[in-house]
Amino acid sequence: MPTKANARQHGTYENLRHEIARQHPDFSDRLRVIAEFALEHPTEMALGTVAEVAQRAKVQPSAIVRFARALGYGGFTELQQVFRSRLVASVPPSYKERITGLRRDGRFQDANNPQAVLTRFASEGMVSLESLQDRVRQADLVRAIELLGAAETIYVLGLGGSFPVAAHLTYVLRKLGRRVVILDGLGSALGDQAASATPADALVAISFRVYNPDTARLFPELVARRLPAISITDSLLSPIVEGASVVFEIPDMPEAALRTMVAPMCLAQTLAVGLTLTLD
Amino acid sequence: MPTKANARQHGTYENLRHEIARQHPDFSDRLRVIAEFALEHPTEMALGTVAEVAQRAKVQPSAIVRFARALGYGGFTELQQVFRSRLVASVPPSYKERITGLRRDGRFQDANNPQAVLTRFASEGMVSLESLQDRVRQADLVRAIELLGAAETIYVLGLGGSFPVAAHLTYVLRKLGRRVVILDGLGSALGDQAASATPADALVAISFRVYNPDTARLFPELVARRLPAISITDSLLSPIVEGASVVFEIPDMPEAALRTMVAPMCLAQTLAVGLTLTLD
DNA sequence: ATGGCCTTAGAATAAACATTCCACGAAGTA
DNA sequence: TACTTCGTGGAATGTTTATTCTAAGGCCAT
Repeated sequence: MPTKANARQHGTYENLRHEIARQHPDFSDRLRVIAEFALEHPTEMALGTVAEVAQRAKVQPSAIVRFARALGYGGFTELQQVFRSRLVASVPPSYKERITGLRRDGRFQDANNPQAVLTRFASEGMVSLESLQDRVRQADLVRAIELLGAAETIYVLGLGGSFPVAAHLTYVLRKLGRRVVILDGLGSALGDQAASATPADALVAISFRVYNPDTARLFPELVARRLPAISITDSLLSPIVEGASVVFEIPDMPEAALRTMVAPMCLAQTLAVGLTLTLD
Repeated sequence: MPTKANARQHGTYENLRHEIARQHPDFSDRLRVIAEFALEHPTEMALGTVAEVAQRAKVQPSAIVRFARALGYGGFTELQQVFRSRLVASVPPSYKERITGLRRDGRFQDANNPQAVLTRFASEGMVSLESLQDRVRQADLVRAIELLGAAETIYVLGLGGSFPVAAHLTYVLRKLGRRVVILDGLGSALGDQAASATPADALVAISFRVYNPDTARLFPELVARRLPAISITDSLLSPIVEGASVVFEIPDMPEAALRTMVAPMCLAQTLAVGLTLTLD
């Protein structure tokens, strides 16, 4: 009779692995076969149906269900959830683990504590920087820098919540000796500010949901005038994607409390600095 | 074009993403809703049942199936396979190792490679966020939030390189319903913009070396008029320290290639959000 | 040997599921 | 206004899927 230690906490994949390993010697023949299969093919356990898993493990479907019950689960479906959690944990890089880690530490606990808020934003910022490194492709970076390098004047378009990024990019580019026009809509002269842009120039557009209407309006006009465009946005459905020469997609973190601008800021700065380095 | 044209091969997740984005404008209402949901929640698309996905996307199950067919698949099940492939593709992340690995080996040094620049800035940003969590004292946060909460109008002063931080803070505070005046010196009217500030208001000043002369000039004037001041700066010797009610000191990293604004941005956002939380 | 007990295979069953169908309604056209 | 087309919601449908049940097989102690 296999010991049923119910003190075990269901849920985490690692716990399940150890539990399977622990009970393994006590299992019956079939159950042991399944236990080994489960540890070696966690992905198939996560995605397959009972029949598929049974076939791959060369046992009967009913044996799979018995296996799940022997581990204390109500059935295969419940067990499968644990294997699926492993998949979802690994895909959006590590932020989930990191944040749940913080949550476990207690540092995250009450949102009414200002320090907890700081910890949260800082953590989200770090994670977004981390994923930025993963997502941005070298080729896009090179292409964007080429466009900027060839431009006589660089136009920067970022309104609403994205304006700080535009301001930062403008500041750095000017410090580095570039000719830059920031399209800030001052005096409601947004269109006029960009009136003299030509295909010999370049545009950097920054926009995140909710997309600023003026940005959405001006961007297509500018690309229609054959202005090469570099877009920094959060989705391929954003209004500044179509017609852009290079698109940097920086998706929002699912559970971000409030959009953090750190990743776009960092990318903007990279473009500016990379520009001067490659021209040396 | 950001990526290669629509060579339409089913199977890979990235292709599917672009295909969805491409067809998005032509879709009907419901289909567009689903398209957006699919791009934003690929994990749920991979693991959920039709009914679950439909509920989360707030559409009918039949609409989900129609969506799959519109993309050329036989049904939801076929489409789901593609989303599942994304899950299995990303196996073991282990980021911390990878990043420290990057740092250790030479790829960090070669500054002429744009991707190296990105890696460098992102890493510096992460480090600065980490140290921000350590340095900022709970008491200072609480005090600063109290001051902001008591203020009738919040004045934000950040010029030159610090302007993006000021802009971001202003944006978030206004979104949260605060009355905010940003002292941006537009039309060289810096002094006039702050003329009506009273002790019932509050000032947030942001300045980093090299300190903007206008900031250095205006700040003492305002504190002399008994305006409570919160300073975000990099040194206790900065011109916005003396007379401030709360000082957040965020020292520059010794070898930062170029100042990264991520830590100040993060702190500013914390102040704004913390303000609303404590008032609930 | 043989009776008791546990395990197993496979069919039976019930639940969950994806998919289809149809009627309704809105938007466009003559 | 009347007619057509297309999009949509919701129930009906038929299929897939997990689970349960039962009879039979193997093992061991007596």
